[in-house]
Amino acid sequence: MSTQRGRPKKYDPQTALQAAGGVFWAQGFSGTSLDDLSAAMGMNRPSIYRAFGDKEAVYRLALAQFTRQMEEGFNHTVLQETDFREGLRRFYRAALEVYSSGEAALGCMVMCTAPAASITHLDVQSDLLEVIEQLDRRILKRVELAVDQGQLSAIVDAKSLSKLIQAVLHSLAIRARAGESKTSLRRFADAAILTILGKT
Amino acid sequence: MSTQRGRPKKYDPQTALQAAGGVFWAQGFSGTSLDDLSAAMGMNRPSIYRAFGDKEAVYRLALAQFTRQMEEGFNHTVLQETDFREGLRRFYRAALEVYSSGEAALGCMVMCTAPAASITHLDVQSDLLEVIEQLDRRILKRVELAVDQGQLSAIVDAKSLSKLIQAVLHSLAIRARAGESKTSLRRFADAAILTILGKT
DNA sequence: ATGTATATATACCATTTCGCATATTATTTG
DNA sequence: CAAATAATATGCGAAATGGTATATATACAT
Repeated sequence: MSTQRGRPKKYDPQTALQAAGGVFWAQGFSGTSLDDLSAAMGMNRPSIYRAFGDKEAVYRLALAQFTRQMEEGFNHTVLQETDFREGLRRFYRAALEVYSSGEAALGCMVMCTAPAASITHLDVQSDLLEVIEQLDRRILKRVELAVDQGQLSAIVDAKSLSKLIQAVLHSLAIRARAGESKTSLRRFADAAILTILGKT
Repeated sequence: MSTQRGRPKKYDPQTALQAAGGVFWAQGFSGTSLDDLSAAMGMNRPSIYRAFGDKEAVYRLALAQFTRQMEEGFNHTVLQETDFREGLRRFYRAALEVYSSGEAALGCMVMCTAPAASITHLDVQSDLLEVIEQLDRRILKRVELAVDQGQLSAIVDAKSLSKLIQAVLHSLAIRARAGESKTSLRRFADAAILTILGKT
């Protein structure tokens, strides 16, 4: 409750993390130096250390922030739309806007940078797995609802179907980062929905 | 034609590259130092430089070698099997053996390490895109053959279907690296084929 | 054997990198 | 106003990094 003591922070934690995330997103974990972070965050190294911990801690916090934003996108599309197909279509579109925005298309921060670091930094691997499984669970829930509502017919296996839906996202992420055009990716996403969920 | 002059190489280029690839595969491009390479390849840095060029050149050569091996796997499964579904199933299995072999599952060297480096090293981005598009083309060819032979019915769009087939591979690669079990991934792969290509 | 070609081995260099120890500044509390 | 608190700023230092210059070793050709 006490009003803040001592010298006031010059930075906003959220914005600083966002800036750090931007660098990590483009350069990956080990491709990014503390100096890079310092410049982007507008904080000098000791301040970063005090505020967030070491390089790996900053990276993981930035990952979490990115994930949170993507989850919001999921809520605003898949979960809000009554028709599952249409909600999914909007979700893929929204993801593509993130993946292919700005100058260079960076793809998904998690899928395109975390795997490279995940073998030598096991905490990052845990984060990566958790993100994937969490999304599996959330998609599955919505798939099961769609089945109950008769929106999906004759499903092989709801769990595998959910993973397949996420697989498209993985591919969009990588392909965006590889340089495929947004229009090409949109076409792919739309067609994938048709093939996966049937044409009805 | 002349027999080799000068001091003979102590290393075999193929094996040396394979060793380099192993390190890059686990640690990624920027996570790997020249000293790491030197130790793994059994060559000191100047020799590496003379033989293959700088760090990026070594990485790209290792990528190419890895890609070649995966392409052979594709030939021995998808292309050799008369039934497309069965060939695809065998291909996914073979890929999983690569992705999840050894102590730690490393996933696909291309999909799990190249994206991280692709923004700052544009040649790597080109390699990545080329690998993806090349596989798209090869799958597409086989899909079209299957359609001609009546093995596939009522396809939305052969190109998108091919991309979807590769999407499953991308996801397997990432999920393996994230730590998902081989059996879980096998189950997913099998179910994905059913969903994508129909149950007939 | 001698010179030429090719490879390896040693040592070095400039820079970067991470992390921290030590000031210094700003704000609140007593 | 002084003490306490909490942040920023400066600068140091050991190690790692990418790359190269120089020296040495090993083979073939004549």
